[in-house]
Amino acid sequence: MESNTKPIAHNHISVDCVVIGFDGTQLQVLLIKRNTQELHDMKLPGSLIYQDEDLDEAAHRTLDTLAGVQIDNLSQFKTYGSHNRTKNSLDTHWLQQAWHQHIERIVTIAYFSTVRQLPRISSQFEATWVPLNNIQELAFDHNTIILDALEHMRMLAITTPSLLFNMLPRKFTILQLRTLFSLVQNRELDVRNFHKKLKQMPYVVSTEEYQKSVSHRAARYYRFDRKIYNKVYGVRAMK
Amino acid sequence: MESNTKPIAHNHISVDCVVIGFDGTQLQVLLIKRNTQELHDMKLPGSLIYQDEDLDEAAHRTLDTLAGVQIDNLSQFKTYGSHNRTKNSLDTHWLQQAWHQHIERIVTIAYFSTVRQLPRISSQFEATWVPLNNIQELAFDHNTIILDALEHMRMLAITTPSLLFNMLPRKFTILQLRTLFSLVQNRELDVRNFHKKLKQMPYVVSTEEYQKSVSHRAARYYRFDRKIYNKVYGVRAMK
DNA sequence: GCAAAAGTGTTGGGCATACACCCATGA
DNA sequence: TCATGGGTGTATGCCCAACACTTTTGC
Repeated sequence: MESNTKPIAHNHISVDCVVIGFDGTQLQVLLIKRNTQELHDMKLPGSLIYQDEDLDEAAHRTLDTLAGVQIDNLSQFKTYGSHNRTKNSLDTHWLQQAWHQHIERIVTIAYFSTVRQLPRISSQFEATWVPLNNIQELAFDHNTIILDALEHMRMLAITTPSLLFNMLPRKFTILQLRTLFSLVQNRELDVRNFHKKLKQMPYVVSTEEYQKSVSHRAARYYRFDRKIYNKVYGVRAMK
Repeated sequence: MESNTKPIAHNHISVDCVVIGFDGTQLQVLLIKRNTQELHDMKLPGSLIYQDEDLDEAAHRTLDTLAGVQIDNLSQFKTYGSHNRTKNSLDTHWLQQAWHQHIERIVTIAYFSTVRQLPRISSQFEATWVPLNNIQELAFDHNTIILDALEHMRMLAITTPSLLFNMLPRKFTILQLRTLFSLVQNRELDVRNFHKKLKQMPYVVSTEEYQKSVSHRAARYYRFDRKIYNKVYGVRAMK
């Protein structure tokens, strides 16, 4: 039986959200500016959880209140609970200011989501998009969390390709699609082989629209057909 | 900035461990008997975490103190934090008895590990091995956690095949190996194709030993060569 | 005309699948 | 002699990777 005498930890629990968007050229991540007298850096959107709030709810609330974005495909991917992840004195000081209480360890459940393109963030928020290859040192262990999230994304893209199509505009060119695949898989993709692969995706359908006013041959626009996709992948992957 | 006025949750944090072993025929999971006046069921080995204890440490401690097993490849795979996962009155009553305090929500980080064969559990513990296809209704949401763990195991076996070899005796027959693969992948495997696949695994090396006193042609014993494996898979997968 | 991206087929190798028969051993 | 599992080869289709040239458009 699990009785014991050692002090049980009454730790705080938070959620942190890694939201990734694609601007047509690069992947970008949503970050929050942390501006105090001592601090001028950034962090992932996150929050302690409230009583009687489920983890998923907390993650949604966090993104809504810190950046004004509503997300429908948030899912947790890893939990960080090392008791020295909140040992940096700048971080602990900031925590006290923000939450008006002394906070020791925080166990945080990291959430991941993608968004279509880069939703505009109202200037009332301290949130901003930052290109992935342009991220400075972040608060806590948030750099690590982002790296883990990208690895998670690679896996997710294999099992659930719709993830990637949901990051593109409704009408997209094959170059955009290939750039996105290439970024996520982190490797070069052969142009012709990519076209072949597309032909095997019945849910990528061509439109009759073409680019306009580009200084080269205009590319055809394609779209993602969710109905066909769901038939192919079954109901299990409705997102 | 993330200040707020709502009540912050001071929830409890626990770890629960899904440990899977292979007896040569079936997969089995390590469970703890829960015997009180009202309760005669089982649960996963788990514990609230102590102050200044890392999550991974807590998981190791839990298995050590509840079952006397030391594990070297424990890793978290999912966190469960719904605030009604501890709403069953039998469960809450049991929690009070075990921990001598009123405990509301518990956020639990679920850990997964495999072990070689089925380590014997000393009778001083309330722990026991239970075949996977023989599991009754467990405490809390532990049935769900086990199902998720098995799915996790399937994935892990793809990226890290050593996982499976570390579940077998040092010397094993191909039938044992195939049975294990088949259980984990949850499908039938063709005998001849399986032999072919083995030939492509340089780290499975044949010995000159054969079964004895079996009422059929004696099978050759094979062993797993970790050095060769590490050369093939690189240093990243030393487990 | 030139820069820049669009678009288009063929080939070879590797990997997974399907499938059937003889061998060795103990009871 | 029978029951039980051990052990072996071939043929097919699919997927992936490698690889180069012509087309369209704006400047």
